[in-house]
Amino acid sequence: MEMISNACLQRFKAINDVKDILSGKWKIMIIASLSVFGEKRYTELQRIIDGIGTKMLSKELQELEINGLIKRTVMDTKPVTVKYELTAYGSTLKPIIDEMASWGSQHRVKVIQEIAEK
Amino acid sequence: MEMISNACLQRFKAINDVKDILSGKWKIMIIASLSVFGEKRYTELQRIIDGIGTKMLSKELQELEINGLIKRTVMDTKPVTVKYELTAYGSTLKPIIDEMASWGSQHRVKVIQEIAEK
DNA sequence: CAGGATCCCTCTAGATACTG
DNA sequence: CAGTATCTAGAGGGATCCTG
Repeated sequence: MEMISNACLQRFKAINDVKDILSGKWKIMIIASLSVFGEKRYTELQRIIDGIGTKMLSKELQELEINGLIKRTVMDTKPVTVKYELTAYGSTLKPIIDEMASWGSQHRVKVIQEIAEK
Repeated sequence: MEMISNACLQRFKAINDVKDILSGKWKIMIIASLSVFGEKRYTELQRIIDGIGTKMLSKELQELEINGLIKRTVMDTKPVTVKYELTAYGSTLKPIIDEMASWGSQHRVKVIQEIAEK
């Protein structure tokens, strides 16, 4: 039986927490969008995030709100408008998003180079 | 029509690349495990990663190998043993994993505190 | 405008059994 | 030991229509 240290198990659990909180097809994009654009309304998000439908947008926004990552504000307008923004806590995800953006862009460069070499 | 800068679109694509490469229920755990333990054999990984079955372990290992993140080596033993390890390229994912582990463990502290306050 | 409700379908992942 | 093959359930997600 392999001995796995408690610190290691905690680390794995922590990583899985992040995975669960950012689960779903669109959550990372929603956070990345709000991170770049600041507060946005529902329809604006739908326009920014290419391909997302109303059902998924609503669902994932709600899940993010439940986890305290975004704040939903109903504006006093007619008709009603709703704005979404990252909470301070949601903003703490930026380092993760930034690392992903950084790695991903370098990866794109690498893939393009490999294709070019053929 | 909302104008989204090209840099922003590239950023979004890069983030989605990472999401796709790390897609699936177990990939992050596999990488995190190999990152902590170094090279490991198939059965060892299955023991370390709680709950994973042979089908998913094989499948996700293959996908990681295709993307150049891990290296698979068949050892000259009887019966055959196979070791897996991160490639140098796979190791470049560590900053992302580390950020996730860091955020996740702080998140766990926060959640526990919130429960305690009730 | 900002969603909710419904229907439908694909794809993921688990269980189990088997093999070189 | 290190997988493959097969079957299956169910979640995740899309399209469409509807509403305060």
